[in-house]
Amino acid sequence: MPELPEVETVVRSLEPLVGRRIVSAEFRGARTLRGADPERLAAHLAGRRIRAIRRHGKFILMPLSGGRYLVLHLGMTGRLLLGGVPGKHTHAIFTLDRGVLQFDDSRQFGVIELHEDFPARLARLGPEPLEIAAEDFARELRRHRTSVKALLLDQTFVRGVGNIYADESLFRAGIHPLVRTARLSHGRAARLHRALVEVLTEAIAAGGSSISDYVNAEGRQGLFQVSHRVYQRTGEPCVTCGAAIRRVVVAQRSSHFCPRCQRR
DNA sequence: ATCGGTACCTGCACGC
DNA sequence: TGCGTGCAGGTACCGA
Repeated sequence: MPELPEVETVVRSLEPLVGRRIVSAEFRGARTLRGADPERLAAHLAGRRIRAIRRHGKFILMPLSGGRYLVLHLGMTGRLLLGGVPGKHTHAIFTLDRGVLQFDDSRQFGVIELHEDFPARLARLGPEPLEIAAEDFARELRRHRTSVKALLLDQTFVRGVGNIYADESLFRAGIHPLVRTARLSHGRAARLHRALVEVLTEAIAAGGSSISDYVNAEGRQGLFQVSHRVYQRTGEPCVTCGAAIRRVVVAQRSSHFCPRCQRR
C-alpha cells in the first residue's frame, strides 16, 4: 500500500505519540518480527520513551530513550492505528502511558524491528525525492541503463516512490515507463523530477491515496486516488488526449500509461 | 555491479 | 454456491 505520501501522512498522524512512554508491547505470531523473539523485543521496549517519529523513504523510524531505534515498515497492507480494536490481522499492540498503538497487516509484508543503531539498510537507500536537486536527479538517472519505471521503484536510487507515484509522475512528464534512462535527455530527466515532486507534494496534501486498505493512524482515508490520471485506469480515456490508458508489466509491476502522451 | 525473475502472504473480483 | 485465476500501495534474495 503505502508509498511516501501515505507513510508521511501516517507519521504526521502519529505526532501525539512523541514523548510518550511504552508501558508494554504484545506481539502475535505472523512474520512481522521476521523471526525475532517477541518476548525479548517486548522486554527491550518496556519503559522506553518515544523520542521522535520520522519517515525515511517508506520506513517509519522511532528513536527511543536508551539509544535504540524502533523501525516499522507497512509493506502492502500495514496499518498503524491509534487505539484500534484488535482483530484477525493485529500483530502488535503497544500500550503507552497515554493511548494505545496497534499494528495490523493482512498480507504480512510489513516489518517491525529493533536496532541498536541507525540501521545500515536504511542508510543504504537513495535520497528523498523531495530533497534531491533536479540537476543531481537528472545526472544520476542517466547513469543507469534500466527502464525509467524500474529505476523509480529502486529504493537505492530514490527512497519512497512506489507503483502509484511512479506511474503518475511518468504520465505528467510524458515519459513511457519502458524508456531506458540512459536515453533520456537531461531536460526530460529534469522534467520527470519536477513531475515527481509535484505528484508527491499534491498527494501528501491530500493525505495519500486510499486504494483498499490504506488509512492514517486516526483511521481516515486519503483522497489522492481521485486525482490518479493513469494508475489503475486501464481502458479509460486519457484525461489529456482521450486515448485509452494501457497497462504493461515492467519490473514485475503493472504500469499504466497513455500510449499517445507517453511515447517510447 | 546490475539486472530480471521468484518468493513471501491474504483478500478480492472475476469468469465458469 | 464454489472453485480456479489473476491481481493488489511492499522488499529480499537468487542466479545470470
